[in-house]
Formats: sequence, C-alpha cells, structure tokens
Amino acid sequence: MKRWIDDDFDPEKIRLSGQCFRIQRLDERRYLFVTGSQLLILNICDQKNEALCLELSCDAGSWEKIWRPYFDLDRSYRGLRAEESEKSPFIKESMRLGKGLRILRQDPWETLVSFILSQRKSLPAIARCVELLCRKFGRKVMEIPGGNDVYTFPSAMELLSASEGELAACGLGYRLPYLQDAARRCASGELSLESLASLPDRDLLEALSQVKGVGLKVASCVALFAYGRTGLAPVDVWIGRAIKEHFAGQSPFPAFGDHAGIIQQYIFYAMKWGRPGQEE
DNA sequence: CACCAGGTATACG
DNA sequence: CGTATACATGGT
Repeated sequence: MKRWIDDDFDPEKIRLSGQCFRIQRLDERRYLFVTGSQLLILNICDQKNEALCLELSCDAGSWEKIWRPYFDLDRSYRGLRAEESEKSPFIKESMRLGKGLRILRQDPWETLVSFILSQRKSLPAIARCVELLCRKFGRKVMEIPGGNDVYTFPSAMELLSASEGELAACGLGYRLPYLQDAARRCASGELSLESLASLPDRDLLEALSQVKGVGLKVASCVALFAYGRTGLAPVDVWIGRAIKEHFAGQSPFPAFGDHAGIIQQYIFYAMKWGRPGQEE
C-alpha cells in the first residue's frame, strides 16, 4: 500500500529523536516501527517537491486507526515551523535542523517503562535495555532471517512474573525496583494507564508521579510521547543546557503554549545532533 | 581509565 | 521552599 505525505517527515530524525527506542533502520529508505503488537515497515519510495510517497506494509484500516495517529499526521509541522520559528533565532535554527521530526503517539505502558529506565542512561544504553526486555519477556511478532527477530514490548503482567535475576540481566541497575513498582501498580489495576487519558495535564503528571522512580521529567515525557500532551516540555540535561546557554537561564516554553513540547523536541534534537562531535 | 548519560529519592537546612 | 549526594551500568 502507498500513501503520499505532504508535510515534514523524516524517519531517520524521528529514530534519533530520543522519544522511541525501538525504531530500526533497515537500509537507507526502509524503517521498521513497532507499537503494541503492531509492526510497520515503511519505505520511502518517491519524492516530489516537498511531498513524500511511503510504501507501507500495513492495510488501509490499520494505517488510519493506528499509524496515522502514531505519527501525528493530522498536525502540520510545516505550518508549525512557519508559525513559531520567528520567536527566537535559536529556535528557528533548531527547527531548520530538526525539520522532519514528529511527536509520536506511543503506547503508554511501553513509554512509561522506557523513560523509567532512561534516567542517567545514554540513548544507546536505553535502546539496549529495552531490546533485552522485549527479547526475554515479549512475544515474537516477526521472524527475521538475519537473526534479530522482532518482539512485542512485554506487558505489566509479563514483567511482573519475571524473575529478578532475569530482569537484572537486562542492565536495569538501580531502576529494577522502579520497574517492579510500575508493573505491580499497572497489573493490579491500582493504576490504569488507559483511564489517565481523560485527565487534565496537571492530574496526569501527578498520577504518573505516584510510581516510584517517576519524577517530573519522566512523567512529562510519558505525557508528551504517549498521551500527546504537547503543551508540556520535559526538561532534561540537554534542554537545561539550552536554557542556560541560549535563553539566559529563563525557560522559553511558556511563550509557546500548546506547542511547547514540540518546540522542546526540536531543541533537544538540535542540542544533541546539531553540532559536530556528537555522532553515535 | 575517567567521565557522562533524556533523573529521582532522600536527607538535610 | 532550595541544595547536596548516592545510585548501577554501559558507551565513549
């Protein structure tokens, strides 16, 4: 199946954007995405002017129901760049560098666990950790002759019933009890990630913060990358550095209202990849 | 081999 | 409120 997209869309930048740790680059034009038990192989097969043609492994139904929301395709990132880039030269440059980024709408459980694990870890270390969890405790969804088959992200129940030794072997470090607390709350029903979707930002952050190991930054990442709360801008070391170096220590995000989280993503990408010496 | 990584909990003033 | 420190492990 093929679909044309007439907006910013760069799977390589999305892969490197630090919001999802399971995107695979298969070759120059083909990427593999996984969410829940769904899997998508995306191939950039044509390009005219500013529009891209994507060849997709899914059918029309799951494209509309799953992947269109996943890629936030009903929002114009091109329009957003035009609208917001004049507010600051640094943001304008960040948006130029990050053109093609999108905020993904990911599965809340996978996002919560991934960002619990993310604290004081590099992007490759997080990806490794997540991949080990999937391989050990997830279900296989696709065979790949090369060796690295694709697995689902394990459910709360699947992680709860795993032994401590096997979990520890995934490189969780001191985050192991944090993951166990999250799994216990979600598996027992004490915390229903699905029902949090109806809460306002403030209550959503508070509910997520009940989980041990979840502070404001991790809660904000889950709110932004799983619940689409684009008004929230997570502040990590890179964003903190940007605020200090480019905004005289004062957060620029209040000026961007409901776009703050998206602006934050462009800045994160620019800080991490925008200058030489940051290859990974 | 130092140093850092998409931070948080805890213990202090 | 604010600041200081420990925390496990992997990548560079």
